Amino acid sequence: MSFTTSIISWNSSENNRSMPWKGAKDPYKIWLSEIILQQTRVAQGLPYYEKFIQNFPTIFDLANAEDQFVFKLWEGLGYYNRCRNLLFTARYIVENYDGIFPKNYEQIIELKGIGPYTAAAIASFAFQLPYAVLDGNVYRVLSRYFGIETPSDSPEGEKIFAKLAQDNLDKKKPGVYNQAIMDFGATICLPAIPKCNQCILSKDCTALALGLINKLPIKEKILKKKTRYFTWFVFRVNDQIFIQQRRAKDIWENLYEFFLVESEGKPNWENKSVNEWLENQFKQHPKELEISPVLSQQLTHQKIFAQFIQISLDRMPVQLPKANWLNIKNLTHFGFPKLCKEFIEQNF
DNA sequence: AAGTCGGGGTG
DNA sequence: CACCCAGACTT
Repeated sequence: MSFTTSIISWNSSENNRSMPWKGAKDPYKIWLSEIILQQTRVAQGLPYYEKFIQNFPTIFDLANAEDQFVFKLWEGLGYYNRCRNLLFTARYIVENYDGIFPKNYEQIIELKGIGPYTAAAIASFAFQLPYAVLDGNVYRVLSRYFGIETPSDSPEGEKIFAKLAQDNLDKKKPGVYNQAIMDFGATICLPAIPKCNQCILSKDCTALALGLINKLPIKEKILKKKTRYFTWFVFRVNDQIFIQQRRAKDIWENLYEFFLVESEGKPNWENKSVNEWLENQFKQHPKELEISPVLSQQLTHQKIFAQFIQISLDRMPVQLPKANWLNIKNLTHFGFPKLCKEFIEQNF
């Protein structure tokens, strides 16, 4: 039995993975689910999908929404440029296609936030077009079954896997096949400990025969991690709090935060030095001052150490933009990085 | 072609 | 702790 036939067979006999958008024909819902699920586990993305569909049942609702509200709904999901591109593309489709999702692959992949994987997913799920998806699951399944030792994250590997994926696509039912191979990778051909003993493809699996299961797929890129030290000053004047939006090309772009000072070494803010710093910066002493313990967060490429310093002042420092002061009760309307979000939940 | 973008699950 | 997840964009 061919690989393709086996995957289809497994799907009809053993695959019982269910997802709310599975079998959906509305390209808007398929697109939304695919953007949310980029580099994100289904279980993690699911509640966000539900929230978005509830708040934005159609692409027009999303296009008409305020940025800040959409980012608030995305808060905690990570990779925030996905959210920015989602909004941009919703508005683009409303403007240029009367809100009707384009139906051919070339137009789909042209859209912001949609790359080869997402374009193939939309084209095959929504329009039954013969484009093979290539995601982390597919790389793993193909590399093991066919014994491909070329690194899947190299330019050469990407070409080999793209051709292999397309060659094995079931052109008559591309949507069903694409869904099936990803479900297979997510439930049977698992990354660390695959369920080879209950895999109906195991007798033809090259990696299993050669003892390469725990080596494939091969990845060559090495993850570089850097450590950063953030001190967030939570300035407060009566019930007004200072916040700012992150704009630089950096982590958490477009989210909000408190006044940030980043330092090279480990931050060590004693009361005295904060007082001096405030005096130098703003010619004011704090009325009250509270320093949090040093918190940390592990990101994919960065380790963040962070400390919050709450400072009550008599008046707003003229150096800080007046428009950035916000009533405390409106803090919940803005999307914050996880560290700030947790700080807010614990302190306000 | 290489770097960068989050947060959570898993072994 | 390291690795991975329905990847895409920037330089």
